[in-house]
Amino acid sequence: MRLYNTLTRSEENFAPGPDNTVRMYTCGLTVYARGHIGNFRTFICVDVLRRTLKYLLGYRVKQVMNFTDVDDRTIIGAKKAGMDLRTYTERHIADFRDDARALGLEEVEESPRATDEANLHAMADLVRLLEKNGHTYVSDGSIYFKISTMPRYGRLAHLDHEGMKPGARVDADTYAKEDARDFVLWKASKPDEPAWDLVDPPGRPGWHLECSAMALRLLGEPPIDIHAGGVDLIFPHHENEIAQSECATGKPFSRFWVHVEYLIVDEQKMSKSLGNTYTIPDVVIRGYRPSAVRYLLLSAHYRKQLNFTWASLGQAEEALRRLTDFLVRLGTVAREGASGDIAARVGQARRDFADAMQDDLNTAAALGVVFELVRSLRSAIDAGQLGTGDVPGIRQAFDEFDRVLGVFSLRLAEDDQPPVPVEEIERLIEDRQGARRRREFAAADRIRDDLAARGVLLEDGTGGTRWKRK
RNA sequence: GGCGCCGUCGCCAAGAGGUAAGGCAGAGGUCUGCAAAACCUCCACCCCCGGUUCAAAUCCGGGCGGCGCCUCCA
Repeated sequence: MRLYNTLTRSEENFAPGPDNTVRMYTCGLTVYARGHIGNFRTFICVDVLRRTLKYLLGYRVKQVMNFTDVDDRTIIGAKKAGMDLRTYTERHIADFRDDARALGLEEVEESPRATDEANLHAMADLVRLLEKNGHTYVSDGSIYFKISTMPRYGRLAHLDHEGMKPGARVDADTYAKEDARDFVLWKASKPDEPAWDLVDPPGRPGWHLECSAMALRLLGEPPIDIHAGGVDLIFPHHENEIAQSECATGKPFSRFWVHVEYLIVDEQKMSKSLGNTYTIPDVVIRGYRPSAVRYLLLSAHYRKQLNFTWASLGQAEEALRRLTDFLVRLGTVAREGASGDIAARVGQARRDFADAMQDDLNTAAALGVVFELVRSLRSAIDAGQLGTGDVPGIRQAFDEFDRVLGVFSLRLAEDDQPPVPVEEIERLIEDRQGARRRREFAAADRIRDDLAARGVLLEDGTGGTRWKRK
């Protein structure tokens, strides 16, 4: 497939190594708060990349997505909550897992935490290797990486430090560093902060260190195939990961760097200070479904900023409803027979879909292909040109689309949980049918309106009345 | 100051030299007890100005506008 590589700033052909396994690392959530939909944009896009590699291209995938469970924010949060760090972050990890499930994220092979014993040891080993190779120095009890020992530093971010504006933000503890560009590998802990004495002097891991250590420990010999995350991680995080990993191992760290653009809200960057971060529970409280969030996030290309508005989420909700209505309708096809013409249309759509996905994950175009196929097939149903013999092939195609997009089955699963008990809905449909037979339309309409007010819609078709979740 | 992205219908969004996919919303029609759903029909010379070309939304130059990064960030 064609995949954009931030390292070369161009699309390249992607294929895994000879064992046909894609080894992929994704920078996950810092678990000091519930993840917001901006975080999940990245995770959903990476999930779709993973699914494309697995299901469309037939590669095996070994993906690691970490939890950053030790940093300033988690330490402060735990202190405020009066909990120990591990217990505090545990809670946010559980929330993340709930949200991930609601959004249809596939479980990844490994989801390590930075403070897992094995990972701390891997980090300590990495620091020792860097010390041995002469890339470090100690200042004020912290161990720093010395940028000047790595001539190739800055290759990913294309940053020219000569041109840095003097007014640009600079780390508060610059004074402790020999050079403002240096970054901390192992941070001196304050007295009431967690510390590990795995390296000398004791302290806690710097943010960048954990990802290098976990990627190398869990994915094996570098280079790994893909390293992914949000665009905001290009610098400094990924640049620093490269520095640590390559100076420690002497080998390239990752062949591909994949970065997902920002989700912005009402034309502004999402941030806690602007109060415009939304979580999955926020979305549900407003009456929208997680499946619509997933759909919306896939409706634009992952390398373009996506402006989130409640209006666009509503549009996503409607679009997705149309698609899944079709899948339900397929089950009502009664005419016998099959048509070669239908099979040809389905086959063409499958090829177009696969082409779009392999073109640097063009989900927007892929969704366009699906919609065109749906309209064409529905038209055929209305015209009496589609028979039961066509249905399995159509279902197979939509299963294939959905294995990659992961959004139809998510929506259908939500539909299976109506806000009114199914037995009650069915009883009310019976009552309404009786009223209709007696031509008591006012009574019939009242039943329909009441159910609609409770979130259940009724539709009268030739095969009887069907209900669906609003 | 440096690096980079973007501007396509009321809204969302593909397309990246060959004459504008798709979705939402809207208008008219078919179907329906009425609806809903669905189908049919309609709904864009692509921010502006130059240039290259037989041909430009697509390439080049210059504007205008929006956004991101330059050590908290998905």
